[in-house]
Amino acid sequence: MVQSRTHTCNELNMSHVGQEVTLTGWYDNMRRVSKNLGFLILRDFYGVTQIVVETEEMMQALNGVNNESTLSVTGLVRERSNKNPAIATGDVEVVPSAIKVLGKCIYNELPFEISHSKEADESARLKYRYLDLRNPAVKEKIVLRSRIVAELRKSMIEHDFLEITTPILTCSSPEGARDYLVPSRNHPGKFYALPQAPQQFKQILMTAGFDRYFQIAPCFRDEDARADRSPGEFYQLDMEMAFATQEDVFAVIEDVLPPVFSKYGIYKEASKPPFKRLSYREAMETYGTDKPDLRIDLTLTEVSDLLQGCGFGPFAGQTIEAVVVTGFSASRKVIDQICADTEVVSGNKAYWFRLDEQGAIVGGIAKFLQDSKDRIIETLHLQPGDFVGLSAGKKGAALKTAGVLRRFLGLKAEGHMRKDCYEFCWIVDFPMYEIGEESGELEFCHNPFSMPQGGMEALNDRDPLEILAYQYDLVCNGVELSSGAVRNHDPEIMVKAFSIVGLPEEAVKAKFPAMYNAFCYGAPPHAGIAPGVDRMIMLIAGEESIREIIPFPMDKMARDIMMGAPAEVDIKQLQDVHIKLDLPEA
RNA sequence: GGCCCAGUGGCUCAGUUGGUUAGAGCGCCGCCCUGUCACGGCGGAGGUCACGGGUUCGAGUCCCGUCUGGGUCGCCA
Repeated sequence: MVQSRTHTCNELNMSHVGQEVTLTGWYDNMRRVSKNLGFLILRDFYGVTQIVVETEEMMQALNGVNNESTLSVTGLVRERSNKNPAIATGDVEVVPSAIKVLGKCIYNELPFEISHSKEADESARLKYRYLDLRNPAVKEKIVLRSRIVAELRKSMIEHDFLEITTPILTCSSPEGARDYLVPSRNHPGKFYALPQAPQQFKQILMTAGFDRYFQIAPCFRDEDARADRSPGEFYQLDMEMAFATQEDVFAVIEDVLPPVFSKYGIYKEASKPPFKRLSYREAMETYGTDKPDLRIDLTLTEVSDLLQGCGFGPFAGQTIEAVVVTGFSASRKVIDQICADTEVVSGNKAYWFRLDEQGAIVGGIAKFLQDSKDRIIETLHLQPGDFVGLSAGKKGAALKTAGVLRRFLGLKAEGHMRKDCYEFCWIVDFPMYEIGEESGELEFCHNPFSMPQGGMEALNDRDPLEILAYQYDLVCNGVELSSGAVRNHDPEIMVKAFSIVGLPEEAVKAKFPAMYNAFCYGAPPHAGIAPGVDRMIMLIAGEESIREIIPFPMDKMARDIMMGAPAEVDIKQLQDVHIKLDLPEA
């Protein structure tokens, strides 16, 4: 039997000198200095310890043992003659009397080098995730994730929230994304769905009398991936409060999130309550997006009247938005790159000009602007050295493009962005309804669960497009962390809200029967929110890819290439659940 | 589904205007080295330049198509 370890690989120091210890861990590396002198680095979860191999016998014990095998090393702790202040155990080393191989690594070459796995091909990393995670720099993010989730949970409990789990096998919830379906064995032809969010359950919990609910909730959506959106599954810090208003929800979030961000984040500064609030409309018109990065001090100015008639073709008859950047004198190359990046992200072209040191309009589309030079300079308050980025198109597209351009300019221009903090803000007053771009008809703008501002009166008396909802988004550094709302808990108002988009009472009952019925038995007004846990961890860890902070991430196509999911199943399993395959021809 | 970028030893990359035998670092194997810590030195193995077609006297390099991966738009209320 192997002796169990007496210490971890991050523990030994001068106080242990002279003791016999047993360490276990992975064979990280061996620096062979001569035939009978070598320095073996043993690595475990906690750190590394140097084992000095200086006898023929111990050299023999390591003969033919590959890197990344697991070992048990027993020996005496000795003070080093050359200390290494860079590691915690750098004052000492272990002189082994016994080395045992616990688990062989049978390969002498790995798919990638553990210590550089972050630069390796991502498919290889995902396939050999257990090797990737041995890299301390990779493992650290998963440890961080655990700490953050623990802290969030602790804080929610301190705020008198009760953690309650809700079903994973349930009905399709009308969130709008595609569902993952699970066939039923006992009910031929019927399916469970994995929840896109615990939305209905948490609202029903409110109706059942629970006052403050939360859950680190797994959510499942069959939608395509993005750099900041893992396909398939993700987690939300889901919460809901009874007899609560928007203000109550804001107060909890403003209390719970910033301490976690400043404690674990790459930036130590996070917004203090109250967070800045912007109406949806204000955000769109000032920043060109409903998730503005407020660390950037640039804003949009509409200049349609000023530039529509300047003779530049793409401006004719369009909405034109300008982003003025004071004192920005980048090279042509940098500017071209910004415009190109903007076009890739927004799908629309960006234009520019600048005022040179003599006060002349130069560069980009300058030749179209000479006639109205004075008005342009006056309207935009331009000084020599200022740069102006422009976008044009239908109003929505022009704003969106300018919003993207604003972000790239903020990132590149000196002095227009604070890069060392977490800047939270609330986007409030979303419209209840909008005209759908494809259908051309009136639709819910965000979600049908929200309470319209003004309640029944507003629904009865006002132009639907003017009605705002108690609907809010939480944004941090340009990342949308969450949507939330004061819910519509009144069946009558709900029926009215649906009738405005042409859906009859039966449709409401059919879409969420349980919730509708529950609300007919006396529901409390309630409100909630569900910040994305993965996105928060990304921000806190300063990672660009969401896969870095997920223990076992799926690839872009929602495959787990380590486990081989999704996979074919046995014909018997299909028969059990009454499924016959009808596959597209290969 | 559209668009953009990429694909060269196990890993990360270089490869000029199309021109001899495709290079480097890391890793691996062997030898040397008694205090290394990114150890060092010498030597070696390892390549269908993603795949298919085309242009050319000649293609890693140019063109077309396919595949794979990433990003993005759609989608995600």
